[in-house]
This record gives sequence, C-alpha cells and structure tokens, in this order.
Amino acid sequence: MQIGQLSRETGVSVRMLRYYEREGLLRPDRTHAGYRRYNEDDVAIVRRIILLNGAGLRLATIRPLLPCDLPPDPDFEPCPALKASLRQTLTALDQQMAQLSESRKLLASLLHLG
Amino acid sequence: MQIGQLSRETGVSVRMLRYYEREGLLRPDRTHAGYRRYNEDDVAIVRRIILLNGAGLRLATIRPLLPCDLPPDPDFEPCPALKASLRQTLTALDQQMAQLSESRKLLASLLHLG
DNA sequence: CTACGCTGTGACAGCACTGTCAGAGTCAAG
DNA sequence: CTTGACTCTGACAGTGCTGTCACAGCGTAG
Repeated sequence: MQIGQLSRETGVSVRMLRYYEREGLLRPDRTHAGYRRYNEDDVAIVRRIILLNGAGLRLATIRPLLPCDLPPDPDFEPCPALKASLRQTLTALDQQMAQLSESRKLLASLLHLG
Repeated sequence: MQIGQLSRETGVSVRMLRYYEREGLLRPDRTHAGYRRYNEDDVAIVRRIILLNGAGLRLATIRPLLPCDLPPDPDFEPCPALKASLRQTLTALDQQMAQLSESRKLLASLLHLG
C-alpha cells in the first residue's frame, strides 16, 4: 500500500510517516518511481509506535525495539545492552505511572471526587 | 528566599523558575532592587508544578489549578468551566495511564518478564 | 492529451520546553 | 573600596514533534 492508505489506516499523518522513516522507524520499499510501498507489518509497526510514543517514549527510544517480537520473530532476544536499556525504560515507565497516579489523585481531590 | 535557593530546594533550574513566572504560574514579590522573593507556599506550588508537569500536563493546563486547595483555601470550589476542564484532564490522564500500562506490558514481554 | 489526485522533496514555521551567554546591577564580606 | 557570588533582562539556540507550502513527478480516467 502507499503512504496515503497507511495514513488513513493508522490515523498518522503522511507528514509523520515520512518523519518516522527519516528517524529510522520505518524502511518501506520504493517503486521504480520512488513511491513508498508499505505492507501489513508496517501497519503493525506504526501501531506500536503510536502506543509507545503515546506513552511518552521518544522516537529514538522506540527505534531499537521495533523489529522485536513481531510475527516473524517471536523468540527475539534483545542484546544485553538493549535489554539494559529496556529495563531502564520500564523503570521510567513505572515511575511515570506512579507520578500520573499522584497527579490523578490531586486532580480528583480538586474535583471533590475522593 | 531568593531564586537560587528555591532552585536548590526544588531542583528546578533558575531559568525554568523565571519561565514559570512568565507563564503565570508564580508571582513572587520583588525587593526594591528587583530581586524575586519566594515563600514556602511557592515551594509547594513548584512541587505541584513538577508533579503535574511530569505527568505530561502542560504549563498552560496547570496554571488555572495552582491557587486551588493550597493551605489557605482547602474548600476552594473551581468554577464550572474549570471543573469541566478538570474532568477532561482527568479523563485524559486515565487514558494515558491505560496507554502507559499497555506500553509497559509490551516492554515487559520484550524482556520476557511475563 | 488533459485533468485530477496522489506522491516526492525541501524549506519554513510553530509550539513547549530548556540551556547558555552577554551586559549590567546588587550585596555581603574582606 | 574591591571582590565574588548572586540577580536582573533579553536574546539566541536547540530538541522533538508537527503543520503547511511550493514545486515537481506519477498515474489513471476521461
């Protein structure tokens, strides 16, 4: 499929899909005319990007974990450095969730919602 | 206290404390020489900013809820518009927590942590 | 062939946040 | 008075993300 369709299927703007590629998160084939061609794996990748990026991870953080654990490679084993980085990301995520929970509490109290 | 001490006490850079003021989140008094003077309430406000901003709320979102519910005004009642906005923020926070939880799950699975 | 919609690239701009630097005033200690 | 730490303002820069615009090529339908 070409970029417009991928955009419609994922809700990500064409602009951002090209940006993802520039940042090394997508590597679509090209037609002879230079048009990007995406496949279903790319749809899955974009959904994963949306998920992770929406959780506050930056694209550079997401990049190394994109080829992981997709259908073709369920037993993917990240290299030690990546695993360490993942653990760190996980810890940061936990901290952020705790902070979010605190914020939620504060907001709820402002609304007298207990 | 002056800005340097507030910075040390909160861990927020002097630069950002001035930025908070510019954005209307802080309103310190000034000495005759123009130096900003902060009090203990300001420390509490900055901590609140850190909490909310760290949870992804932007400063403009935080601004209207800062004078709320601080020691001097435990029975603060936000105006209807603000309450609506708070509810909206709360919903967004819940969504973000759900997303964070999903992301966490994904990351954990990549680490084979169940 | 023409028209229209899609795609390509590159540039410019904006937001929210953050750092740094320059030039000048303030103030307490020696 | 001099020194050194602190403060003031304003400007410039950079990051990460996002939109928009201009100009050009592609490709299909009429």
